[in-house]
Amino acid sequence: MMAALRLVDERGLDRVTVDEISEAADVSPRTFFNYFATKDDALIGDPVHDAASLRDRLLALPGDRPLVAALLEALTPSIEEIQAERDLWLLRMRVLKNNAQLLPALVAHGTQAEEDLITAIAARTGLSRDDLFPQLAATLTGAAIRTAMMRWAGTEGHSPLSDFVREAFGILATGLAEPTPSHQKAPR
Amino acid sequence: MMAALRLVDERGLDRVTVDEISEAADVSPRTFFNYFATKDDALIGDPVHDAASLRDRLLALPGDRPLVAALLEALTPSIEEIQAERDLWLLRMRVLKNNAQLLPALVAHGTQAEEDLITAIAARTGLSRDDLFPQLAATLTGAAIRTAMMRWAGTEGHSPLSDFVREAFGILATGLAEPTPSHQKAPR
DNA sequence: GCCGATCTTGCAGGACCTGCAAACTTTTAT
DNA sequence: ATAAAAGTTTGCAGGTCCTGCAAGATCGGC
Repeated sequence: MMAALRLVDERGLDRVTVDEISEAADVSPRTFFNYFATKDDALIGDPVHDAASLRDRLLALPGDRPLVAALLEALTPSIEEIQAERDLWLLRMRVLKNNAQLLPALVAHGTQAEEDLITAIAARTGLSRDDLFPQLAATLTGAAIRTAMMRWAGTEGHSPLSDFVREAFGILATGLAEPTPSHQKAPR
Repeated sequence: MMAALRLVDERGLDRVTVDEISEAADVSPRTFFNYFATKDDALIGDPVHDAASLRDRLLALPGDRPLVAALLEALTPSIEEIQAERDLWLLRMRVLKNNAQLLPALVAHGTQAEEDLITAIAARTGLSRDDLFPQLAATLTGAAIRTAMMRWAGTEGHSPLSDFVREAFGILATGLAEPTPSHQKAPR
């Protein structure tokens, strides 16, 4: 809800009530809660749509591709979608950064998406859903994306989001090896 | 607050009110909120204490040790502390698993700890706090720990938590390379 | 026993969120 | 065109969470 984002951006999360948001959006407060389960949800958007399609895309890719490469490729459409709504997302990220109380809600939504990811990764790797690897991989992927988006937003979207995601996945792929300050990848 | 955990374990988070918890703990509801900022906080505990000391321990370790090894070593006391209060933590994790609504709150607290971690990792690696690596490394570390604890709790604490953490950090160190089902490390 | 500091409590009240049923709008069928 | 059906929006009542404030209780030292 655009109205909500703008209000909260201006005044901060706890200086804005649901009543005010509703009024700005020309609906009753009761209708607000028909659309959003919580006040926070109005600011975070709807990642569920992304979650399912991400899973499908990942499963559609040839199985011999390295996992990280496959993840990156499966993510591309979602990333482009975000890039296409750049201003909305920059606003959203700014609101998130300025209202740390929202972070939990953001993670909650991400967790939903990660559940699907676990299944997909398990299928790809032939491991069980209960194994460590799929669970950890999904969690780390989510964490990497979140970090990338935070950094992207920090630059006001000057360079494309995909660059940040690619960089993060690079580290993810090679492991937390110590980078040199000029951080070339995996000198060997 | 032990009373809170037990009640919520029995009935579920939204079948227990703050009033009931307060009564079980023999304090007034108002006093409850003097101790815990929110109802959720009473269930999650106080990770802040851990956060600062983790940072200190990490900085005290010799700088030439690989990052992941250093992290693991710095974490050991915290892990032992959890292991020592095994029953409390297993109860807590069970409550978390059965009340997914709490997961966000858990992560929020972790985020606080991760802030400190970013600084420590940046100092260790000689990178800036604003670089990708420290931010990502801290986030991934948090995610790995959380995943390890979830899995540990899933086994009813049968094997020690440190095993799970070590395993997760192993993957973290070598990167998300595809493991074989018997997951030897990085066959090359 | 008195005094200051800390801890606990009650009260009033705002904000979030829900279930329910009434009003309204839109679509479909006749 | 009318009526029925289906879907949306709304108001209302009410429960719960959480906060600020000021009054009371408790505890320590002197």
